Amino acid sequence: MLRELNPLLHSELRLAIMSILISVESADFVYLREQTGATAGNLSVQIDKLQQAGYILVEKGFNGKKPRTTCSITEQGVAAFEEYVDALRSYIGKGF
Amino acid sequence: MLRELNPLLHSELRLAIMSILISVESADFVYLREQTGATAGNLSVQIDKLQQAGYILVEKGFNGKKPRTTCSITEQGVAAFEEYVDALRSYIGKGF
DNA sequence: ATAAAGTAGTTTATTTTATAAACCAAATTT
DNA sequence: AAATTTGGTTTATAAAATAAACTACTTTAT
Repeated sequence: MLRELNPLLHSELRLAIMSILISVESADFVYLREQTGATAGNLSVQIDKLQQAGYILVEKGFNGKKPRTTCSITEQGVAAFEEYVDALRSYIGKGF
Repeated sequence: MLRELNPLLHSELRLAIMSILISVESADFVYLREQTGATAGNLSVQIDKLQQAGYILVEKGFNGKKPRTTCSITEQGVAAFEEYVDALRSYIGKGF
């Protein structure tokens, strides 16, 4: 009946990050901050958790002289996201 | 782009409660506990929060000699649930 | 009749999570 | 060269979720 919701994805900010990354090849820290409206600290922490779980890939490089953190979703991340969405359906019905 | 998710509803257990109550005229505490698999303590707390918010109506009566708590969703609750579901679409709606 | 166990919850304490505030290093602007 | 901005991380605090303990009966067994 009611499926379990992956707690790592059932968080507004982490879900937002995944939602953005799933529809884009990659996105950098600044873009994610702008799109989500999150504070840098919160974003940093949540990106870390998603990376820890293997849901996203985080690459640190430079854009000229400025540091640049680029994130992209992994296969595992896509799978987890899809499963989460599927589980959600059991709560909110056929509306999707 | 990404809508805000009502934090009161963005909780697995509270969402489960609302999800059940929206499709049923009323449900008692025991039924909700069975369907959600939650502990009584957790359920009690979350029911309280939903009631506090005016999303559900809680009636305490007796079933013979046993206490019986019956819950039903309010109009306000239905509206909030629908808005939450709608907001969710902004996260999972594209490509799904 | 009474002790033990079960039911239906609530209250309180603990753990976990989310968020914000403070900080750092380098780059840019004034 | 001092102040500000950029791109973050770390640490502290607030909020939430969960579990454990407790209350107030009722039912069952002795």
